[in-house]
Amino acid sequence: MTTATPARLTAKGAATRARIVATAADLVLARGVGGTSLDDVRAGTLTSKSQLFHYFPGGKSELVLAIADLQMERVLRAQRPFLDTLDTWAAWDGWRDALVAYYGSQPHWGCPIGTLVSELVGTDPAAAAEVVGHMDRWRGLLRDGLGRMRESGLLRADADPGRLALAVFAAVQGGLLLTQAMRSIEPLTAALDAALTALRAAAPARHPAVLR
Amino acid sequence: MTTATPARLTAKGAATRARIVATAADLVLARGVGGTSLDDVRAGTLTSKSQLFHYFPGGKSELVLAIADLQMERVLRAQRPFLDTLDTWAAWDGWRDALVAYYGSQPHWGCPIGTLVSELVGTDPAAAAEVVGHMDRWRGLLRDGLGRMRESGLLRADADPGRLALAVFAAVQGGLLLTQAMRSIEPLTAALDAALTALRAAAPARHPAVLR
DNA sequence: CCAGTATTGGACCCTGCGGTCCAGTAACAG
DNA sequence: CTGTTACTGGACCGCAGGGTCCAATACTGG
Repeated sequence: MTTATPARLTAKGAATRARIVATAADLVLARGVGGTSLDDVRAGTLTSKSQLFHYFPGGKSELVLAIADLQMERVLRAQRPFLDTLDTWAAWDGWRDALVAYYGSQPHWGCPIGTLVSELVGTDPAAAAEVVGHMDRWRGLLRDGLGRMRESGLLRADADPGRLALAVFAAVQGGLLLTQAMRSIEPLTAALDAALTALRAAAPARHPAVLR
Repeated sequence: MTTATPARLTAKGAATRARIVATAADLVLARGVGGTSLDDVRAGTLTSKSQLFHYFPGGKSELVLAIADLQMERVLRAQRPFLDTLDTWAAWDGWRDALVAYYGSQPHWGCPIGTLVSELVGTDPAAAAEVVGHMDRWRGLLRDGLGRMRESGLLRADADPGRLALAVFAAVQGGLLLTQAMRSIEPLTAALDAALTALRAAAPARHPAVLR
């Protein structure tokens, strides 16, 4: 549903399309959807208006959706391989570091995914719903890891993986929001460390050694 | 700097101005800055274009700033009296409940303050900076409470109030972001509970009783 | 009552921007 | 070689929306 552009694409066309999405992503991620005009995109990609609508017949909405897809792919990739195997505390630590390393290396501070959704909610609810779906996928991976940890005894039986994942995910999003606002990576690291501390508090007592 | 409207206001004028801000706040908080036109505000307040610019010579920017001021005042008020006396665990619990109660009772899900800043960052950096200043004030109150708790021994001497406050604040903002996206209060409660769990992990060991 | 100022209403302007159209060019299939 | 389809350039359109102006009306202080 996200790539229903023209029926057939030649190699050249695909390249142009990719170039548009990549450049547009940089612009939108830095300046927001409302702060980026199609003319900006046109200028940044050395293309013409007709090409934009050739590759994205749905107009700006479709382009924004493609950007969201791309960005989500990037973010998930940056968290691998840890993201799929959050079964141990070591994996969570690695995941934390990967996330910090990724966002610390980004030119534009902050998390355009969370930012994007908050902007779209009041503007383009359909697109917002799609992006929320992506975020649910992300959050689901955290929850799955926590579920497996409960199975294996690394979390207490009364721990609620869904709720814990929600809290960790909120910490990530909030940390990124503040990272963007304050132009510093520290909010993200502080939020992540606190979230992981909270996770460890859901580990069984009597076995502090297992926390490392 | 935030209320440099006309020099003198009659009672009637002040009332009109207040009505404009209040109604505009509802619109902007629900639909975002970009999703709210001055014409929407005009229609919603039964006023005219000239009145908008009479009371907010700076145009939309100034209006948005006034809205941010109002909303920040509301949010801070909802957290009192706990917010100023976060010296005990009981106060933190009360604070948490007050926050949940406030946002749970709002018609529009989510936290327009964090949302606002993320939208403004790419559109109106000056306004964004002002709102960030407000958020710093808020965060500062959390930090101050934690500082006093460290003084009084409720937190370990090696705890970092600034960093902990940052983490809690990030949890609040992230929880609210997800609350808006998912149309549920649960992300906020989960994030807050985890944040408070992390705080308690910074309490001195050997005295678990003091946690209650 | 009178000047002066605050408060309104609403017509108007103009830029920016999303979106359309068409005509010209390149590339592929047969 | 030729028809067809993808690709590209750019002029153009319509309108939404921020912002200006002016003239009419209320209100205030003296």
